[in-house]
Amino acid sequence: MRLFYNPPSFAPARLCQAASGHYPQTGTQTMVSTAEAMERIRRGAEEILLEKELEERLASGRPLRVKAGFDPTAPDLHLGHTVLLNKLRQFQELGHEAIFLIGDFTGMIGDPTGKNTTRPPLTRDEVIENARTYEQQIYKILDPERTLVMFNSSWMNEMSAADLIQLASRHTVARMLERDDFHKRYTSGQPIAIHEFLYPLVQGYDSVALKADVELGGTDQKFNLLVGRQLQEAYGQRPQVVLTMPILEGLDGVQKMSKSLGNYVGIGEPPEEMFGKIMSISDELMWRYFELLSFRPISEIEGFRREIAEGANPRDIKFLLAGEIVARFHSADAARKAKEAFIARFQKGALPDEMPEVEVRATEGVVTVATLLKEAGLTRSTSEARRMVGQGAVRIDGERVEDFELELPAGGRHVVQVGKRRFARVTVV
RNA sequence: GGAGGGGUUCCCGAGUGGUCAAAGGGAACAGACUGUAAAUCUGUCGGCUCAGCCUUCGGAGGUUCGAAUCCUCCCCCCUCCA
Repeated sequence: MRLFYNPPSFAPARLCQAASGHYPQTGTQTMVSTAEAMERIRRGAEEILLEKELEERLASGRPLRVKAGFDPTAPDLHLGHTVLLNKLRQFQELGHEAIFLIGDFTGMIGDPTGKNTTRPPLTRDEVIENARTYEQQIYKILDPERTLVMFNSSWMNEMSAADLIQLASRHTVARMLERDDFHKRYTSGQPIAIHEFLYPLVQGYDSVALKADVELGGTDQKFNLLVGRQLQEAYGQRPQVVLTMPILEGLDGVQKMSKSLGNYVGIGEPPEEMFGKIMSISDELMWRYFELLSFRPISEIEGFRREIAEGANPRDIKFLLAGEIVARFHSADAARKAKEAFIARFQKGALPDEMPEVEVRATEGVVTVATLLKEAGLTRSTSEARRMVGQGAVRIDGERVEDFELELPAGGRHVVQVGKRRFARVTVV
């Protein structure tokens, strides 16, 4: 792996010692025909602009520089991010070079997200810290030997105000407003700060600085990616090929997967959590996940569809998906155990192996159930605790509790359960 | 700079003096059912020492027996004009 990280005012960072060797060597790096390469690259892709240009570059036999940009503020990757990483990996398997670009400079601008939130700028230490976290995570998918991790601050910090204005002169307000979210916000009366217009320009300029052959992004990035093409041309380069990938829906199956919406599966999550979350997706959404997250051949996935049509239980197919994902980020063994735990807990109603140990203080020798639940952190408030008891959600040592004023004496130790997922071993002191 | 519109509970959004802890939808949570933490149905959804009390409707004052609703000032957002 080669790592470029030398923005002028940063201390020399040594990020290289991060994971190496975790890369699963499933990729066959044999020479494949341009036609076959195109076929593989097309899989799952939303759009390739322009396919013909990509074909030409692939045919040249030269390793291509494939860029994908990532936000420095969100180092906790989730499955949504891996859609792009999977595609990068695919390019690597075909012999090309992945550029994992961390938009630390761009992070100071804050991507126009459709919400008028202004992000607080990150400190340099935070950026470095986040970059390290990225590195620990991405090599579960990417090949470290063919990955360049770069920071756009390294060239953007060099840029003068005059240079920036020069850059800004390459684009017009009208064209900026073509971007869907700008357009929507503008027409619906939402604010757009001027600095937000700079984001696509800077991102586009990154492609110029990197001489990117291909840039990958979500469909929501299409506009920015195309600005890159335009700017490369304006700076006398051959415009990059743009490849967009669909945005992965979150666990709700409706909104995109994101941490802030809480509908995500983090790739650093424990096996059981990951397994359970994937099992919670709807049967319908499962196919989408297979398409974008599984490394299984399309033909195999089609086979699953047939099996279900012939009466197989969708749950069992979902087990395969959950198992594959858990195995990728943990291990095959962890996946097997997670599945067993899932069956024990949700099909057979067993208690989890591990649950938090909590002490709750009794006043005058006793504590009421409502207070206990709140103090043990199982409910947010005593009001909620009362409601939960009212709804029959609370069990103590397996017995359903009917009365929230039930008093428990000090000295007892109980397994307390709220719903099917919240547990604690509570000692009354 | 001028004119106008607007800021409501996690989100969207109704509410224009008491019947408002505030409609409706979404999200979330719980129960039932099940083939799964799918789907479906039902319920809950500010807090508390909980048949009562306290805090909330951009902020600060004020009017009133009583304000999310009226008045004053301030902050923020948007539209049109310049």
